[in-house]
Amino acid sequence: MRRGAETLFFGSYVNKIDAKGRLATPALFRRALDLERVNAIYCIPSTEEPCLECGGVDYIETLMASIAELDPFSPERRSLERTIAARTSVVSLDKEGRVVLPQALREHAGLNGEAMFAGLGRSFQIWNPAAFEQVTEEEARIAGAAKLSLRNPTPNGAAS
Amino acid sequence: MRRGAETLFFGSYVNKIDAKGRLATPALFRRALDLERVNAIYCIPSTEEPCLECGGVDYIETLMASIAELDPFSPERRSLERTIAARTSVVSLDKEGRVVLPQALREHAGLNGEAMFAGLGRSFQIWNPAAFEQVTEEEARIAGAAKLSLRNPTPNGAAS
DNA sequence: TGACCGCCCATAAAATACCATGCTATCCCA
DNA sequence: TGGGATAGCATGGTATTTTATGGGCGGTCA
Repeated sequence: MRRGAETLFFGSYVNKIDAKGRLATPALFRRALDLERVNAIYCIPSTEEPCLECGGVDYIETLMASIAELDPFSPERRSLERTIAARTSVVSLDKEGRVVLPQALREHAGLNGEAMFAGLGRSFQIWNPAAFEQVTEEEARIAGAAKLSLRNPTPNGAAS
Repeated sequence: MRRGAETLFFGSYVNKIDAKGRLATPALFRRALDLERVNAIYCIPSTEEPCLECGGVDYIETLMASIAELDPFSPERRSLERTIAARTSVVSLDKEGRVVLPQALREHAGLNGEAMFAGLGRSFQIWNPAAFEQVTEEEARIAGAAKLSLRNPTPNGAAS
């Protein structure tokens, strides 16, 4: 599996949504995606926030793999499958790297003229830029505190 | 065996049932199905809910394989074989990718004018859209709690 | 005879592929 | 160092294909 830093999502970018609802994926994110394998991104409306949780094939496969470890007929597994798999949109990219987000997703994130891509490492989010701005100060405060509890990773946990 | 994310069922779609009882399978689901091998979907009326558990050949094969691992003469195996194998309908697709669900299945899921396909990863369900909507809020609550207990999959559990 | 089933074709709308433009930042060579 | 060529990228418009959905027709089985 491709697991170097070049496969991670960093930075944030604001792009326009045109009349046809098309939205360019930032070039850096496109390189982090394994588009050779599946020319699409997987978007899940966040249950906590007005944004979309997104990633490439590896992201969704990792997610589904964790669900698959649960007992086949447990209610937890059932619920997760329904709230994750059933709510996930597979959005394919055109030759220029643009996606068309389904109506439901655009509404969930409150997107109109433009959208913000925010890198989260292994995944990224899509926000209404204004809404993102709003949660940013709070976030920065929490992150500032969390940084203090970070430790160096253990050697065998490092990327291979 | 085909086992990537491109063979999984994601998203949910509502399609109409026409006067002849025909129902179009979502295009994305058709691609996830191995229709080359068997041009059909396998439908099992759920014992817990008013919906149909569906999948392609690999789905039913996996299911039968896990039953086959049980003790040959155990009552559990007997019951499972009867409730699953006997109640499974093999529904073939026409050239446009439509299926005609048997009367009994339509009644079990309470389908009339339209039907909702809900992707669950390795399988999918068919619901009356209104009924699905109803169970969704409850689901979201359970899933919210379950998500917190999700861990990164173990290395050997990861997709290859 | 009539309900049903498998097959064929038709169509409108929506999704997607294809082609074009202008901008910006970078590179290269004088 | 400066200025022109160049490559990458976001963005805009047009053409082509998919897809969901509709209906028709002959055969089959009860």
